Amino acid sequence: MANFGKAGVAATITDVAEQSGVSIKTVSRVINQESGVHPATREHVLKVVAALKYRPKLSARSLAGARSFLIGLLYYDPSAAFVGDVQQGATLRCREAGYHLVVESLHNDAPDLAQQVARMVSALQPDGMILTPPLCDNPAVLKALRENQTPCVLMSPARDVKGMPSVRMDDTKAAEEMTTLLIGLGHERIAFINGPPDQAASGLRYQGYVRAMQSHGLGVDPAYVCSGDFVFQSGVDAAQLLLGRRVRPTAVFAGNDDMALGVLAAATRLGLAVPSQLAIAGFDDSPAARLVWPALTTVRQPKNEMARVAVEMLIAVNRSDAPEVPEDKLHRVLSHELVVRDSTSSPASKLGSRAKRAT
Amino acid sequence: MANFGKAGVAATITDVAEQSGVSIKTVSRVINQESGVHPATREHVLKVVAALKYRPKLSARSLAGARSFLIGLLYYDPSAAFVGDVQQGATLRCREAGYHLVVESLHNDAPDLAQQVARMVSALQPDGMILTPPLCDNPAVLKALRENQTPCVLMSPARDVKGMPSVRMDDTKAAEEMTTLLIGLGHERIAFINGPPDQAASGLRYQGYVRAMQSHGLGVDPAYVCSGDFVFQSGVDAAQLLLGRRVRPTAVFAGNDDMALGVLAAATRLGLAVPSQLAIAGFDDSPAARLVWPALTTVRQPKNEMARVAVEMLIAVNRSDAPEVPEDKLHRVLSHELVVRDSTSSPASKLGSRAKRAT
DNA sequence: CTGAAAGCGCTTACAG
DNA sequence: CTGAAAGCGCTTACAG
Repeated sequence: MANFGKAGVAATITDVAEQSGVSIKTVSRVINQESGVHPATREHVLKVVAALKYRPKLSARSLAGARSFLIGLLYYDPSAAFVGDVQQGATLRCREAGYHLVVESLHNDAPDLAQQVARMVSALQPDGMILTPPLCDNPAVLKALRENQTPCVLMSPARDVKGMPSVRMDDTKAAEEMTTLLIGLGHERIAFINGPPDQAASGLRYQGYVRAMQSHGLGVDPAYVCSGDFVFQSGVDAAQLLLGRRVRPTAVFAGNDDMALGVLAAATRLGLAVPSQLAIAGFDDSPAARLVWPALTTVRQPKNEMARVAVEMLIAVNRSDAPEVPEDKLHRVLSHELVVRDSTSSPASKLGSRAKRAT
Repeated sequence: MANFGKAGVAATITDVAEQSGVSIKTVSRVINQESGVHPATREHVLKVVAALKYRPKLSARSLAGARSFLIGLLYYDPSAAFVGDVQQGATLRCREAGYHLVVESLHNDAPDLAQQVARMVSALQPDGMILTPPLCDNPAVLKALRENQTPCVLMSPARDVKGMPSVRMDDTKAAEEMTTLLIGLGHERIAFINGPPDQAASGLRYQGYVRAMQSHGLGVDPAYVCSGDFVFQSGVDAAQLLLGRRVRPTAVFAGNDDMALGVLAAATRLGLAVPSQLAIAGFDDSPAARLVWPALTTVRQPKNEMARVAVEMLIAVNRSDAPEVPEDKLHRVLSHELVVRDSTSSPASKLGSRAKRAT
């Protein structure tokens, strides 16, 4: 005899079927929201499901069917502010859809990376994978996933791969907007601190800076362009270089927040007033951006939203009626946001004109 | 006929058994490292496993057996620096043991929290759950988990629950050590910024401060004790209060890093030199602690290690031969570390004596 | 609109 | 030390 709500023993589909007086197939139809079930039957089954607190077990569904209701999130650098928001958006969207998020931290340069990925997907059989940088640009990872026929979505990949879904923001446009904002405040000597050449975002952001400077007739002075590596200390170093120039820049736009914080630290140490003597802007809206004084002006990536869209795409792919997605719908670009805080203002030399504009 | 390594089709236990000339039961024994298999047989099976790239599917193991090889991590505040490190330690330990980490972000005050948890565990059937604050102190969560008979480990709970495993550090001792460090540097007027009363860490850390002050005959001046809420702004506010006193403190020990960063911001804005005019110490070693100038002296929680231990405990519980764990072994306390950076030094008034000590 | 049968890939409980 | 049988709780493919 079946278990009708005994304490400590979870109900199964058989319990629900017996209690409802229908076959397990019909219960299955109701659970999976399939069409072609008499409304009255459906309602009745649903009542029994609630009464018995029946919850289908993922392992059984996964073993019998084509879906595991598991989505994987692969990341490399856990300290990256990026991951936190992405994960948050992903878990919430997953829960809404009855999916669960499995996370795995991998070393981008591990020699057995492909094997680790292969092992994971064949054990877990996830319905899809979300890849964050730099893993989304790692050929070994992509190959392993392809071989195991696991659908995936690339988050902010260096370049789009044909046929492979991706979600990103427009780094170049955002950097152009931030630079234009500084120009609008009256800055002309705007320095830029670039990220490492092997990260796609570096080049894209630099391009945006260049584009804005040129389109406003300011040109790019090589003396005002430094190279960094997206790490705090490189921002400090770059700032020391820049602030040691005979003619100082009045604003520094750093390729990411960590470097911008380095600039802020260096400026503070030198006794420069930020933003009046030196305006500083970053990129990422990392948690630390609001934990300093003055709070950092920066670019907010729609990480949460990007993650939700990624989950969405993966769920869609797994539906039996999934239509072919045309190439141009495969690569989503979400809109960013400039977050103007206290580290930017007009240069001291133009404070008068700024006051005028404010009134 | 079975599949001997056909492309695109994953090998099953049957494939391995046929190819090895043994029964699936024997393959199962080898996979699960059970004793009582002839060494030669084991070796041969292992070779076939490798050749066929056989990887047992979690869903099948979970459905047939008592283990799911899934461990859940429940957290509330994703921005909490806490979660990142915990997760990192947990995923790595999980991978080593062939487990996988499923993460879920929950609102601590959601009305249907218990149901959300119940739904998750009955669908996923995880072998265990790791609960981070404040969820580990939430009765609704604990009740739901108990009812579903899911083993769990509490990370830094407000108080230990009898029979329920926990992992923590000694907040009081760490705070006492940090205060003693400041006293050793020559500080006597040491202010403390407390966290919110509903968070266990607040009281524990405050106690450590009090203990150190009293044991050094300094006593606790109520004028130097502020209440905050573990958020940046409350650190700014407290600092403004403290630095407005006729006789200023020479050091501020904040109950966490975010508030310490608020103190740093306020001090910087007021033109106070840190650390010479004001020493600042925090607690947590959050990522931002090293992204400011001067870099923050703080307490490093062994989060990574705590997570590994938590996973360890959960895996142990699930082994069939799991022995009863005595109550005193159920609550692990791991050792912390004082991270002395640049935001602390002797007070300006005693710099001479400090220089003496340094030589 | 509904159901009976087979089977997913493993582990359990038992037998030898 | 090894294996045959049953079964975990679902979905699939088919029939009516």
